[in-house]
Amino acid sequence: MASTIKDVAKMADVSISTVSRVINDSKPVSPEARRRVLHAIEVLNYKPNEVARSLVTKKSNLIGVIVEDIGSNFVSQILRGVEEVGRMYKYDILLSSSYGDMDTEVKFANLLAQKQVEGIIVISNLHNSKLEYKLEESKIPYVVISNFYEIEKFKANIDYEKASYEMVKNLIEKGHKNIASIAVRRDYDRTYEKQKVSGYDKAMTENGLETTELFVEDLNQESLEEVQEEILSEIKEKNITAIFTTFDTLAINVMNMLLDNNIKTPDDVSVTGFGGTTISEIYRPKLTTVKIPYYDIGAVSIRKILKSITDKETSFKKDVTLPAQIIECESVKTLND
Amino acid sequence: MASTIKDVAKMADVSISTVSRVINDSKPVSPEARRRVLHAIEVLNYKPNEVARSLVTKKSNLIGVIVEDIGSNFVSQILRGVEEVGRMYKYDILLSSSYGDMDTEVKFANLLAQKQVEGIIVISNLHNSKLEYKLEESKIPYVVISNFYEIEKFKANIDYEKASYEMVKNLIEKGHKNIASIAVRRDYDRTYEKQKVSGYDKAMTENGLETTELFVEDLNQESLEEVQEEILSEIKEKNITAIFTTFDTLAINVMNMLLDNNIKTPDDVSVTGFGGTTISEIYRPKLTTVKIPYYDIGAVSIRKILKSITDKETSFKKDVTLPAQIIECESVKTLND
DNA sequence: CTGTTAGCGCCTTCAC
DNA sequence: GTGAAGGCGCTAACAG
Repeated sequence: MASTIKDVAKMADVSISTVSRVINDSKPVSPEARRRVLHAIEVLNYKPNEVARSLVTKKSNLIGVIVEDIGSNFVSQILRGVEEVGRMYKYDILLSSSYGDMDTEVKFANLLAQKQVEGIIVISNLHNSKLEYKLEESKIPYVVISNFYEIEKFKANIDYEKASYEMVKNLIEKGHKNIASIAVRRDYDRTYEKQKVSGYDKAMTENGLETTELFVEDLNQESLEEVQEEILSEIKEKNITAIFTTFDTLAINVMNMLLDNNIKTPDDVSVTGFGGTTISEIYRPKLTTVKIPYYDIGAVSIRKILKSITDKETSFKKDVTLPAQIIECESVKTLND
Repeated sequence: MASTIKDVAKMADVSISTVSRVINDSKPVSPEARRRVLHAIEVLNYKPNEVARSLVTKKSNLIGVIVEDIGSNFVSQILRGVEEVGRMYKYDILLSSSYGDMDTEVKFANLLAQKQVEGIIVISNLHNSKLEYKLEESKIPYVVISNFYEIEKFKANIDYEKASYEMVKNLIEKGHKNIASIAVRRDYDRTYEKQKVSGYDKAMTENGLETTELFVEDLNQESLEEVQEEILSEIKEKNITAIFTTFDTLAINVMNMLLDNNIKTPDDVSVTGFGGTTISEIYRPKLTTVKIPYYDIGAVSIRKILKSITDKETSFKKDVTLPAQIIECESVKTLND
């Protein structure tokens, strides 16, 4: 059994109050008593029990995180930010992964509340209204990070339209005229996809260029295969020289598909991604992409929560727009016509 | 303020013991009393405070996980296993990331102990003996998952030598004769690298083939660049047709390097990886690799810990050898000579 | 079946 | 500067 404050008190021949005082440095203690206490702590290898402490102070120093899947790269990048900043303020991360199940998410929210977490961060694209309701009801400060802009009460994200606009403008400046976009159709109107395509549109029309908006139903490979023929024929017909895609993985899948059809990137067709996830750096050709500052999104989110905890006013919402960076790599060719 | 067991008791007009009994279903309660309690719980939206519960039961239902970096793919795969199995037994994950700092790891071990975690899983290649000492001293069941076989008190891993042997045999059966291996030199003698190369050796000598053992100092790209010339000249001189590498990322880097030197995979040289991480599926050509069952490693590790918790006997160690699977993909060519 | 009592380990008044 | 006492929210004997 680990030693308790009582053991220390006994050994140092003082009361437990005094021990508590030296541990927390809360009130003056005579040098002599402090010395004895410190010595006893050392000898007994005493470590205050955080559970007991939490019970009385009502501070768990825990932030609950509910993710859809720990596995995805961007999630771990966000987690990094959350973890590192949380750590700075002595907060620990209680992690739970829902694997895409809404009821599980709600269950976790309850569980986390019971564990007395002081804040909750949700990283999920499930658009779970029941979860939101629960969270709202629980009075625990929370932040949702997703692809759905409407679900994000507090927004710590980039300006998707602007970033897309810049990216497409960049392509145009490199001499591309016939540029297609490929976005995800699923929940298009409620996700940032809309903004991305809107940025593409803006850049194209602003330069008097014709838009070619293509869509895949979902982000997986099968969805791409479904529209493969359409994409290929559009490329031929309109003599497309560059494709603006709305996700890194989509870009990679597109490049793979093109390659399977003997169309090389960037020699034949340039391709851009969106996200700046690890894969964009490893794949060859290295992907020209928009780097979303996931770490910062996580960092800002937990900062917001910590602020809510100290200020006790969840209501005050002040969105944060993070800067996005365009990473120019090998997947885009400069046309010299 | 959230309602407590007292509030429920008052409202249901019973003692708190009775409330506790219905919550925990620990002892018989009259239907009438139960009904009233349940009703009060419903109305007050009462949720038992897990912190208070932990304090008295001495069960935190927490497993601490210390990782070197949440970001890496294999870590999240292991985490999946840990999380999902832990969840089945009502355990939550307390996550902390050390970002490669040994002292931080030790600090975390202390912190987790104070938070009364019932077990600790370390996923790190730091080979931190101070941490091990701390862990051993803490009497908390723990498991270390790393590339160092000597550090893994309890081993839940694949048979690296066998897997490598199979992979190289596979190459030989496909007609390759001049096969080189590229492994990581750093800490070679203490890591599984040794077993991997040993498996390669065995398969080669068994078939009367000459071995070509090449090394990079570390897993990063720079280390590869340092020995780039050596590798290239070996390929030419010995007419190497296949390369057995000991990590997926190493394989990818090698393929990229070869490509930069106009050597195509698999047409000119076949390349195999090791790990079966996500990247192996996304990269083109898709990587032929050894799939390490990371999820299972995580699952088995936490099972081991849970067992130690219930059985109270950490001493009994029984290693688990997981099956590895060879994933045959596009990066290997069958020679028809 | 049910209420009373005694803690779990710690912090925090409140007197001295 | 220090100790005694009360209590955080809950569980677990122990009587009844």
